[in-house]
Amino acid sequence: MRLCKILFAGEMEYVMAKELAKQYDPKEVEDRTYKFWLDGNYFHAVPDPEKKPYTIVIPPPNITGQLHMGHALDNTLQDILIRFRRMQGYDTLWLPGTDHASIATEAKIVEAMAKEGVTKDDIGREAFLERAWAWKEKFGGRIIEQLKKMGSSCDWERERFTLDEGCNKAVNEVFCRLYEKGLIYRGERIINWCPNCLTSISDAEVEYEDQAGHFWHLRYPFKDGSGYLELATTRPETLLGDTAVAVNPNDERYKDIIGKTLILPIVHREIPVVADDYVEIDFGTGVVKITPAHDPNDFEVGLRHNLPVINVLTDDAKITEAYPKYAGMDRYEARKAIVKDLEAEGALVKIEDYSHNVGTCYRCSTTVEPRVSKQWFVKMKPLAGPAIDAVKNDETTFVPKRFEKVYFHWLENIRDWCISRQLWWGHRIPAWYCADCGEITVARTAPDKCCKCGSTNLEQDPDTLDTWFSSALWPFSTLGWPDVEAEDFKRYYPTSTLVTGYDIIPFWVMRMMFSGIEQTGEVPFDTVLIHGLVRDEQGRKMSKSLGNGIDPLEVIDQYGADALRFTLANGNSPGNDMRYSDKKVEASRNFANKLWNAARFILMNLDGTEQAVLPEALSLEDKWVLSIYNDLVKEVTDNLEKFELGIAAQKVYDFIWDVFCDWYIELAKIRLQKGGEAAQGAKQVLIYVMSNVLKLLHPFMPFVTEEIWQTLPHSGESIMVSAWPVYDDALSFSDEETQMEMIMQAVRAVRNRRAEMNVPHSKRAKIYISTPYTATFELSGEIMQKLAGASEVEVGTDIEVDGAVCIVTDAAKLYIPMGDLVDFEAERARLNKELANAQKQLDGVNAKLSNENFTSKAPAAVVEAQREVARKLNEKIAMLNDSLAKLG
RNA sequence: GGGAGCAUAGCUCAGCUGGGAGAGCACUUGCCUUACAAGCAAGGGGUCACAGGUUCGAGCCCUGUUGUUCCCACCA
Repeated sequence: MRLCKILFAGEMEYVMAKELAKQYDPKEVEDRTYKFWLDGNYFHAVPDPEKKPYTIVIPPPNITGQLHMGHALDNTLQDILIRFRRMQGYDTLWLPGTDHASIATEAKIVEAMAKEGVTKDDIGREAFLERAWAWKEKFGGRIIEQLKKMGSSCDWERERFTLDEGCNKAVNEVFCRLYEKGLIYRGERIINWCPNCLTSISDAEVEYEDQAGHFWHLRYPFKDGSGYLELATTRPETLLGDTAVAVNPNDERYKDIIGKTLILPIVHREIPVVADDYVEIDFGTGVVKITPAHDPNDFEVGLRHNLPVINVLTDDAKITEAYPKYAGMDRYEARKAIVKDLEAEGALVKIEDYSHNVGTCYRCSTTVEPRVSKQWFVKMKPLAGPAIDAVKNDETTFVPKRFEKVYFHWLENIRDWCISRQLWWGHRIPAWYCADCGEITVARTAPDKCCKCGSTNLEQDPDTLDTWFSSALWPFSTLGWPDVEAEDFKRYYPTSTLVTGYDIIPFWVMRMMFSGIEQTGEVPFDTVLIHGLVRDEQGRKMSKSLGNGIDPLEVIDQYGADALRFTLANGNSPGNDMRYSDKKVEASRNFANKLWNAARFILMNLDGTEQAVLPEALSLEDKWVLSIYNDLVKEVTDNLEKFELGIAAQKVYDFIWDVFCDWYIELAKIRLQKGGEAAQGAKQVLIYVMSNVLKLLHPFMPFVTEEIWQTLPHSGESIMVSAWPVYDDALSFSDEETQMEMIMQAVRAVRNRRAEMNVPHSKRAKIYISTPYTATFELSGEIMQKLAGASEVEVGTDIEVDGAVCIVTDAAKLYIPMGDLVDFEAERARLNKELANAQKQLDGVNAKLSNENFTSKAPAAVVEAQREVARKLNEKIAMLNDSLAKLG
């Protein structure tokens, strides 16, 4: 059910709002509203030199599946920032897109093909890529639909894909530039190999996990028959590739055997004993077998000692043909067989249990195999330096700041980046090999001949690039780069804010930083807003294997997109993880409903002639609510500018519920029931405050705010392109705030007493108010009647009423004559308790005030505030004593 | 081994330049008071992990301790 728009003069259709549903129905509103925004083209950025640009590029979701809660959080935060800045008058661009996610997508497709009984090799590269593009169409499209369901105000005309033509052009350009500068090279190195995905992966893509394993103690005999050397290994099968045994040069035990020759068990190959600092004297036997082909440290040792590299494993981690006895066995089968043979040969000393960290593939969790292989690398040291400096110099700032440490740590300890992947789905490496002379030609577009010998017999490198290579260029490849004259690039680069999770800093943020600086000479963004993970109700990470993931679309279906968005933004502080729970979304849903009903109430009282302007004469409560609203504008704006989105959301929530609904609307009813001019004033203030506070809430809850805003008197097409409210000195009424607070305190005190005495709401009683602030309380009559159950109110400076309930506030003494209900003993006890309480407080304040250190060193305003508290407490104590005396 | 986060009401969490201890949910009591029971009013409930320190004043700053989570590195 939608709120019916009130049509203005001359238009006939007017539907009483009170006939409308009591509950807000997001389903009826959201799709219609999103379409309205699209039709209005409000998301589309048109470069406007009159405005300052504000740009966000979306962290492109992988096309592997669908959006999860993490995406929902990430995109909610981005949309809040974008909508806020758009309303503030910035030329805003939120550029959307998706990521081809090379290894992850390829794995999914291979998996799907396996179900059909087809392999990559069966269908070939071209047919495989056809399938991949079809996949992209299907799942990429689905992700875009999900982003729209969230209410994301992305510029869809600028949607991009990390594997589209423009991105490919940028990738080739960057590859060539780095190659020409000597920062990309091809070399034989030890890399992490996934035997399941059959590709190399970078260091960042390896996840370590603790696994229970064993320590096999072995003994290698000396060639000269002078005994054995004992060592231990966790991977006996790699023994086939041992080319040395190492000890520490300072190890007294082994000084004499350095340079001697050992016979490798089983294989019976001669290998030397070498000395290397890498060996820890105190660990194990202080002897390490060296397998350069299958361990990164051993590889380094091998380089230092010129050891041969013997690869004993195939691509899929089986023993090679070079060892017929074990050939074709996988790593673990071979391990068993070799251990058995070692035992038979008398080379096995003992087996110990041992738990150690094992590297696994971050996509398929297969244990990775360190492996020597010819790959392409980016030389990182020269690129890392400027990226570190840029953050040290605050050219780019992280929010919260502490994540800069993570960033520095990665860059300072960085090793060369292995960028080639033995995959088909991705950017093909722009390198061609000459079949005649072997020269490599690296070029932006396919060359017709070898750059060295001129031969046309060229073949392109079959490999593709790490998916993050293209992601690293995203902030500028999407804006037209390498054409530096492209309008979007000139206008929107560098971008303003990057919003992403802390888990992605090493993969992406860091690489965008050094790529942006290297390629464009500028940092790619001003601020990096880091958020945490969305966990499940028990605080566990949401994951497929646990089956505890929650689909944002289902939540939206049940509670509405606004409720989900508000939940994710409210009370969430940057960088901290949060737990998802239905209860929280329900509370947000209730908030949307509260707002809806406040709107229904206002509409119910309008006749279509009202203007969205403030009346000339403002009542006490008008000034009070406007003054608080005005402060709210300042604070919320300030919070949003400082990326304190959770605090901003909380403040708007509190204002709407506690100030506007619970008090102002109730107070406005007094005048609305009177009708006439008084009612008119109330209506205008209701409209004014409501429509402006809707704007403050709009970035968080775009749908319901638009729906309501449209029904209220307004100018402009849509709340999302209306002007963000600004603080206005003319709306600051501190005296009225103080006066209202006095009255509200009295109302609460009366309600409290009535509740304690179980006085039903319908039972009314006269209230006598004795107070020095008569002018203020003269204004409170109708309020006390409406909100405190007063039949009538009498105000004076020195009223005394016998046989009545007495209530003392900071500003007044109130008497309610309800003789039959009053228990004088209880009254006395209660007053004494309050007196003791007030006295205790006063003692505390006085102690402070008599401390000269406090009065001389604390700021004057703080001291003055304490004096004011003391004064009020003194007044209250006097009134309480007075009342007690009266009770006798 | 190095680094970081967290520890505040029964639960989930805010509290960002040091001066009031807070919210939602849950709980108790009373209300269908004609915008909203997805609601209204009132209420109970906390040694802000522990120990020191700085300060007139500490949930907040400093040091240490304990518990917990995470990241990185890694000894074969």
